Amino acid sequence: MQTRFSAPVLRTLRASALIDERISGALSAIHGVSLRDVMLMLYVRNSHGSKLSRIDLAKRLCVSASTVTRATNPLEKIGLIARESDSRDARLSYVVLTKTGSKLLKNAEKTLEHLSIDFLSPKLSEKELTQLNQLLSKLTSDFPGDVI
Amino acid sequence: MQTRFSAPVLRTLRASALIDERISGALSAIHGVSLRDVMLMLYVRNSHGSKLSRIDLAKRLCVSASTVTRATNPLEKIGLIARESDSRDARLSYVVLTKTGSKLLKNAEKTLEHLSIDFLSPKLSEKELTQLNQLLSKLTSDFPGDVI
DNA sequence: CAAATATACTTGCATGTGGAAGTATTATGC
DNA sequence: GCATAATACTTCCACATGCAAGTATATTTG
Repeated sequence: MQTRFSAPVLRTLRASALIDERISGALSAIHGVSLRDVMLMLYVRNSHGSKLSRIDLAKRLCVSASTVTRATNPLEKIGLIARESDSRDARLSYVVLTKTGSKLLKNAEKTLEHLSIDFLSPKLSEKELTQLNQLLSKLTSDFPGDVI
Repeated sequence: MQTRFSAPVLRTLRASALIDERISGALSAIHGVSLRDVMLMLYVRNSHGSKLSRIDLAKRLCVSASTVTRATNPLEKIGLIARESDSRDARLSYVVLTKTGSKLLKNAEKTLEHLSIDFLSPKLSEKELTQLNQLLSKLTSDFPGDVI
């Protein structure tokens, strides 16, 4: 059975599941937001204009529009994100970070960095990490936005 | 903000979500089983003795024991997997592949390979694919079992 | 410019998931 | 060897998710 191409695909899924398990719990215990919430906020902060429509968020997170609606509602309630309307298109409601949200995101990033160090440093060298990062970047190159 | 270690972590999650979106639907449409079902069966086939307890399956898939129970039940009903009990420990119920299951798995692997080629070949060279595969393998090296 | 179509959400409904509790069986401690 | 603890599930319950349907707004078409 030929498995040259499916091997990295399956290993990515496996690695993702493992990372999620190791990191997600700690992150939400410390900052009160899930790893997905952090990624949502990262996509917003790293987007052009630091705002993103709910539809564009759904595309970037690979989830349905309804999931974005239900994910952003509680974040808005606790004051981490806010709504911004478009002057030309009343259908759009952008997600933007509040000051509180930006601060929390910075702290969450620090925690994420520590957790990532714990997880990765025993397994990969600095050089390998850079390689892996570049390869994964290429893998999602045909995809809008970036999480970094 | 220092992000050397968290970058590959976030990119792995991003890549995984994208892969899942691109591949999962096609796979289940063709073979009637989800990508997770395929991974479950791959873990079983690649394990020592080609059988795996439900608990060990849960660890490999990074899901709860109850999810394994509910994932294996329908696979058992449609005859892709079967139960095997342990002569020394009556608590254990191993998951094994049936002949039908093995056949379906082989076909699903072929489909997965084709889908992976479509997804990866425009983005990464053969050499890069090998590199990526090795790096991801190291990343999950402290984790039992393998999907390949 | 009016009708049809497309887009951006939002909500209801059916399904999937984890955690806690329950059951059965095995291992441990004294 | 008997009580206690641990393990391997399984089931119940609360919550998350995708899909379909609904609403509002914008674009296209004749």
